[in-house]
Amino acid sequence: MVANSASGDSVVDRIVRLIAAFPQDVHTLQLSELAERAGLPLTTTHRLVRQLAGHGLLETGPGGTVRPGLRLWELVNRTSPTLALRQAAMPFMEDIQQVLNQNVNLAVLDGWEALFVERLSRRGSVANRAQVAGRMPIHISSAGLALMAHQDKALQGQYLDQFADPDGKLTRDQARALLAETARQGFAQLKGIVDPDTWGIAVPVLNRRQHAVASLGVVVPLQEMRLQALVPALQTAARGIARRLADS
Amino acid sequence: MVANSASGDSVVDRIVRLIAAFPQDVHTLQLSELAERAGLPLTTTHRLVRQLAGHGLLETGPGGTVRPGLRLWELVNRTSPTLALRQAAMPFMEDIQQVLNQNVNLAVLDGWEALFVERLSRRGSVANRAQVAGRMPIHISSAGLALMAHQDKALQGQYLDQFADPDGKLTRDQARALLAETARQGFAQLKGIVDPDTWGIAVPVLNRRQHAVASLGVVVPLQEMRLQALVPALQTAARGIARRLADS
DNA sequence: CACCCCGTTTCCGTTCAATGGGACGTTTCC
DNA sequence: GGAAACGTCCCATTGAACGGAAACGGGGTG
Repeated sequence: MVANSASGDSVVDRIVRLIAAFPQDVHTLQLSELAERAGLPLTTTHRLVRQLAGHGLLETGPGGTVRPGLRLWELVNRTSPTLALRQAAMPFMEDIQQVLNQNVNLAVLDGWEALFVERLSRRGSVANRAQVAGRMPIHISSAGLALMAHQDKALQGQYLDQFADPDGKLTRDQARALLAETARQGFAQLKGIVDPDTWGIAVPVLNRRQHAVASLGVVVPLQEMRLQALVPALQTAARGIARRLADS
Repeated sequence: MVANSASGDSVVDRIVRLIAAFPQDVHTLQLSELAERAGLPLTTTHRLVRQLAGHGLLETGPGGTVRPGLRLWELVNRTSPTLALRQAAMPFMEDIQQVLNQNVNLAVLDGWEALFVERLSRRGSVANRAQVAGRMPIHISSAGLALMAHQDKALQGQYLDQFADPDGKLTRDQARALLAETARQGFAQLKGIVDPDTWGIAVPVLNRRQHAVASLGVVVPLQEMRLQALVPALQTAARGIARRLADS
């Protein structure tokens, strides 16, 4: 009846809602469930899914099951802005991981969160909350701190202005102090914040203008003893990554 | 004038054309160039880009520059069908890479091509044509052969029926024989085909029904001497990956 | 400085592709 | 065997998408 888009959203909006409706851990969704999650009428969902599946962006299985398609992954990953970063960082991340035998992660800043681009984890290493393509708020991740501490003053100002303590744990002034301390030291550390038994340490990957384009971090157990050597190792690797980025 | 879609393609088609228009190596495109590549009128391109940028799927810079957005990468990579595979395979790939100090790659079958999901390369290792999110035809990649040699007979039949020699190098019967040989041996090898100086070797990652869900491969120089040990090492790793996939 | 050129952005009347309620076929569960 | 849930198809309605035209802006040239 209501012709084009009763609810005032465009086709683009709907498509985005559709692919965003997939939760991170689930690989397959029922059509009706997808419709509900995306907040779209079943019929509309059905039509859009069929169209998207025609391009391989989604794949449909028997019984109305839907899952993200390989072609979508391909299209996005071959042109992604993170690809060059990942390529440059990978060898260094592996080196770090070999030496420490613990989790290594690579993140970029997006909005007021750290977006994790890559993670190397090892059997036997401590738990790591950072998932690939996962996010963490700036102030409860060492990656986030390392990233924000090396940004424009203007951006930091905007961030602190809108800063609202999620659990009331941190006041705005404490947040500001934490950033300043991180910038002064040249690395970020969070002891037992993300996870009570782990210690997160991250350093910025700086560009020519000394702004962080990424962060390189590790998650180690609280009793890790090699802290003195750890930060220099990370910083060396971060400089290596920066150099490779500048070359390309 | 011509209202909705003069050329008979839907909005979905256009969006796909838009994100597919980005070449793999270029990160930023001019709006007009994007329009031309996508085969869309400039005005339409502009409107769609603005909408997509509103969701963060694309990002616009000053002067009408457009690049893929972080949010797109995030959405796709957190739900991608390859994520579980990648997570399961990564540790084994690193092991192989450490031991051989050469390129390691992971691929899946999509259509009549091998789609490379992950690649670990090392400074000093030989050239490797396989890019992450890149494709290679089945018969000129060891990964492709390993994948197709362990599929349903029906699928293999369809593949061989439509098989057309790209350069006339390979007849259909030769292609069939190559697949059979690969299946018999349990691994695929191509000597100097992809690149005159390199040797590609790949083994299938098999599921419970003995079908290949992925392939694990290496690219080594022609003079590599450890071939005897190489295939068993790959096969062991492939079994390890299969076990981890089955567990989750 | 005035001019031009080329790409981006906005405007707006036309129109057809997108829409979604309804109905039907199929499977699953009680 | 009946009912509930789900996927699929149909189709009249209509406003969102379309794109030509024109305005805007900025960078280079005579």
